[in-house]
Amino acid sequence: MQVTTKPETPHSSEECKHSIRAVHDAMYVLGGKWKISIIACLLFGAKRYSDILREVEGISGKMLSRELKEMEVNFLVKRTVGKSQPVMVSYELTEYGESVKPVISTLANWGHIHRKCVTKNS
Amino acid sequence: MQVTTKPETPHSSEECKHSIRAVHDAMYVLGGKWKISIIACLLFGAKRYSDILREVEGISGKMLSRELKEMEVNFLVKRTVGKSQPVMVSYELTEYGESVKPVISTLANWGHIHRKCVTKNS
DNA sequence: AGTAATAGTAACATGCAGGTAACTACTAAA
DNA sequence: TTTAGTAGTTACCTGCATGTTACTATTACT
Repeated sequence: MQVTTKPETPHSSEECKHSIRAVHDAMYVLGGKWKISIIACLLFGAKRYSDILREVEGISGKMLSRELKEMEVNFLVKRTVGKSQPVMVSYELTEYGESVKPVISTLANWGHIHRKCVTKNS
Repeated sequence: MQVTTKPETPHSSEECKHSIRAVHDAMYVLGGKWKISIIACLLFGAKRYSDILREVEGISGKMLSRELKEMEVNFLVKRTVGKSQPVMVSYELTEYGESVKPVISTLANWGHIHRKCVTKNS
């Protein structure tokens, strides 16, 4: 038996682990360097491969197609191939993908505030 | 000049990049495999090193001290050394660290729903 | 004196996330 | 027929983010 200084109800510890697990689950799907940025980008509407490539600065073609494919498997994104001309593939969020929106906007909001804090103290 | 199928106002593209930048800023501070879990854990109150080690399952001692140190530098976490007995160091979120709470809970919430979706379809 | 617990640090090892560059396949325009 | 623009894929390579293990220092208990 362990005794900690601050006994802490087993209840709160369970709650804590539960919450950590949920966060972990989310990060399992949304993790990686680019997925969240891609979703953020697609929240502004359906985009083509090259559009995303241009808007998500720094991402390489390989990573973009890789992440998109993963997100398609997870039903976050839908891929549509337009009837040729010069091919045209467009990507859009599924309804499920849209459900990530609150996560993104909370995160973006915090990031925004954080940037202000940092630049203020420099 | 590029012509895209869906012309998309430059306005929305700017907005999009702006939002991506904010998300990126946030992930710069909260990124890494463990920080979000640690914060989630500390949202339930101040904890000692070994408590966190136990509650954030899978984390190694090295990573824990490393991530905690980084978060201290970023003013997300406060470290307090108790006057000995067997030493006792406790960590708690700063007010600034608490401001991440909405992010965590939105994420946890989504993770929770996601888990339900996955287990349902299996 | 020896053991255990706390909170770490240091040295070493490694896998995989991610980058780069070259290549394909299709179409259209010059 | 050569160039350019789409949307990728493939092979190769590298570094860093982590993991593992062993070690320290302090105090308390037996």
